[in-house]
Amino acid sequence: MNGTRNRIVEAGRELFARRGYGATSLADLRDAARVHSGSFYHAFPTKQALLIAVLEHYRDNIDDRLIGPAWHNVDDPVERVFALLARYRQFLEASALMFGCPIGSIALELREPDEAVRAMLAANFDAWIGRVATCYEEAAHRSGRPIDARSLAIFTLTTMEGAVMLARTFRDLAQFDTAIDALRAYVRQVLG
Amino acid sequence: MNGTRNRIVEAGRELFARRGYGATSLADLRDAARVHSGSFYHAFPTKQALLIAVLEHYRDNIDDRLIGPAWHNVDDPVERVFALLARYRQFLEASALMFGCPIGSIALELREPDEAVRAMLAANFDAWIGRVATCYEEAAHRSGRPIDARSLAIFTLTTMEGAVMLARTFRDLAQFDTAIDALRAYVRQVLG
DNA sequence: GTCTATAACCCGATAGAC
DNA sequence: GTCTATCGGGTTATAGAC
Repeated sequence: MNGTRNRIVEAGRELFARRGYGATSLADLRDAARVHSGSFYHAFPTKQALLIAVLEHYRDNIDDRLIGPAWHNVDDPVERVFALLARYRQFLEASALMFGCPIGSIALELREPDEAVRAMLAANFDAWIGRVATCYEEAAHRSGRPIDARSLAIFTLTTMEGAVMLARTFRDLAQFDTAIDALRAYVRQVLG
Repeated sequence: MNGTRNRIVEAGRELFARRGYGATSLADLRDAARVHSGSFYHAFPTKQALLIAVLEHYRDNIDDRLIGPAWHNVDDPVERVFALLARYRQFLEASALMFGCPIGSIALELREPDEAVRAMLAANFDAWIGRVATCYEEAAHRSGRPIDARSLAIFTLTTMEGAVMLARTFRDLAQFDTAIDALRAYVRQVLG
């Protein structure tokens, strides 16, 4: 049944984000999804196949789960970028500074990932960069100056991921805010 | 003997950076350090104690192993910052875009690290930020404008760590260069 | 498609002789 | 301080009944 597969993906999404891929055992996944071993291996040939399905889920639902909520009631394109970053701040805060971006955490956890896994991680980053680049393009139109929206979006993602890393490691949201403030100053300069 | 302990720390430094902490087994460490189980547990009570020793080693040797080589023949303080970042670019290149910053990778791998481990990760970041902040302070003196050197150093570290993450995930150094170029433009603005 | 049982292996850590 | 042997339990994955 599809409900079974969905419950397993949901369990993977939750547990891989909270504990990491390697630290999550099949027993953990079976318990969280309330399925038995046979059902798991009926739905997925390996644990890694589940990881890929989880990453596909993130990519396919980036608008519904991440972008849409962040941009609710925010119309200015530059403010949308920082509303998205504020969302990660909320994730950090809500988890007592333990979890920020699940994609970034898995990306650094897996040192030599299978190509299929790496490609799905990159696909998630690509989708994120694309949404943010669109914001900058819209803002560039208003300011009249030509800008490299995609490069600015890449820089925005690197800042967010680095800021999450430092905030988690220092257990201090101030590190996150310092980085985001600097990014805001830079964006203001580029778009001004 | 101290040689044994040093060989184990060296093996930990190498393997934790290349495979990650969780993915490195005691058998891997024993083989790499050419010691047997009894010797390992004579030197370290647990695997985690070795991780802490490895992180202490990184912190205690940051000048000899990282900062000093990067700044060889570089005198301008701002160029020193970017010479340090270029060093990470070399690490990425030399490892076929697999490994960038071992501290950052371990920081994100461990979701709920023991406080002693987290503190040593933070101590490494602190040392890094301190060296870079000193560069910016020296540059600020020349430009005559008051700047927040420490905040700029934090932003520099977030950029480097994020840039390493993206370059690894996309298997593309261009992602790294894009982020560093943007940082350079921002630093020029702040110090100009 | 779901269940139970288990194979085959690897893990961190320990015991105790030397 | 170093050696061998091993404990107890975890791991991913499979077999085969229902």
